[in-house]
Amino acid sequence: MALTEAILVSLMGSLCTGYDLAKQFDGSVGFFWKASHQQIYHELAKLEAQGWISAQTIPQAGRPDKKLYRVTELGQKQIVEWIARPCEPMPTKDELLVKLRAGYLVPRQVMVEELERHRKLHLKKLSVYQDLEQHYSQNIQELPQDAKFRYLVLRRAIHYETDWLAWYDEVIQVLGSDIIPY
Amino acid sequence: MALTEAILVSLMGSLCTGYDLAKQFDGSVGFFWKASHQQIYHELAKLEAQGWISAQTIPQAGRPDKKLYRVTELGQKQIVEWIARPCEPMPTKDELLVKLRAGYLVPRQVMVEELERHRKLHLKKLSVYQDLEQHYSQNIQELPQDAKFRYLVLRRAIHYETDWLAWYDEVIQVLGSDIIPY
DNA sequence: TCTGCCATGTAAGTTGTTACATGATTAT
DNA sequence: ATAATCATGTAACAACTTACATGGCAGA
Repeated sequence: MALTEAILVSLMGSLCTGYDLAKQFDGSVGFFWKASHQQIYHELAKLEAQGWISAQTIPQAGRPDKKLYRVTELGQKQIVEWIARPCEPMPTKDELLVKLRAGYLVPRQVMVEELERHRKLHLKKLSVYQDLEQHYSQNIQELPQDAKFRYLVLRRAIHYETDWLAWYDEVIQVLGSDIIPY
Repeated sequence: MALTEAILVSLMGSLCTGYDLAKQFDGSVGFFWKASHQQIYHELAKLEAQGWISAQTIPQAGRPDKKLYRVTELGQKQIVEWIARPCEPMPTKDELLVKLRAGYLVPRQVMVEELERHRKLHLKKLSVYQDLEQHYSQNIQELPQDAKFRYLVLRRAIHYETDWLAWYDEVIQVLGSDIIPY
């Protein structure tokens, strides 16, 4: 399971709580792996039991004690081995495309409006990613190694959203210039 | 759950078995929704119990009886309502990108080789999709409605694979032209 | 002879989702 | 006042994966 590894990778070189990780998974990490806080807490407990991460408990008043996690040497060894093992491309699942496949069953306008709504959501995500991109230097080769790899992942996010937008334009144009309105 | 709808959409206007559907999900339908044969048989049983599809059993010798399914009027009504209901973009999950994020932990060559292997897999898929594209007429507006929508989904598949390839080239170039070999 | 195609499923286990639960502090 | 942030979890359910099970027939 890659949630294990996604957590380990996010935790590498930093000291954070389940709550912090949940926020990361909801933000920039979320581009390549999504997880709810329940899943994350569950996985952190398992990882600690296995000794791949260790926790330091910070007592707090009025709210649950904070648990600061870090990757152990064993955890680091496991993640390096995992990266070196080949993997297969992930299967695609897309509800909107299932709908589009049978788009002839609903009035043309219904489908086009849903496509336009999604187009706007992708546009929003793209602008978030482009803002993040600006924090990197012009010359990628000058970046520290870890930042360089984070940048390449961000480039994937930008490619992905940009490509969705190009497709939306194509589809909306085809459906819009159609004579038959249903 | 969209597996229900993916099956219904694939079954629309055709008469087929779970086995046929499994093959479709392994082929062209698989671009936008993946499902194993176990999942499909399970879902078909549920859909039949709900009355969204109906089966006609064809007795066979030496192998299990064949069950030919078709969408009922109720099923068709449900699918039309489902298409008209808005949905959210699907979350991305990508193991290779999790690995790349921590790519600085392994020798540069290991990461580049894995990227190149994946690049080839995407190239292969693209060529399959491009072959399918050739079966459609030059003028999209002349296509029957159902074929037009299938074509637009296929265009998404082509966009998707083409965009991955562009990104791979970018990434491999960045990692290849690096002075630091680790 | 062995692989692949046809055709259906069961069972066990893992992963992921949704709902529930607590409760102080800080910002609008 | 009300919502958001911080901070952790449990429990029930739904979805998905992996392994197992049967067995004939066609083609390399």
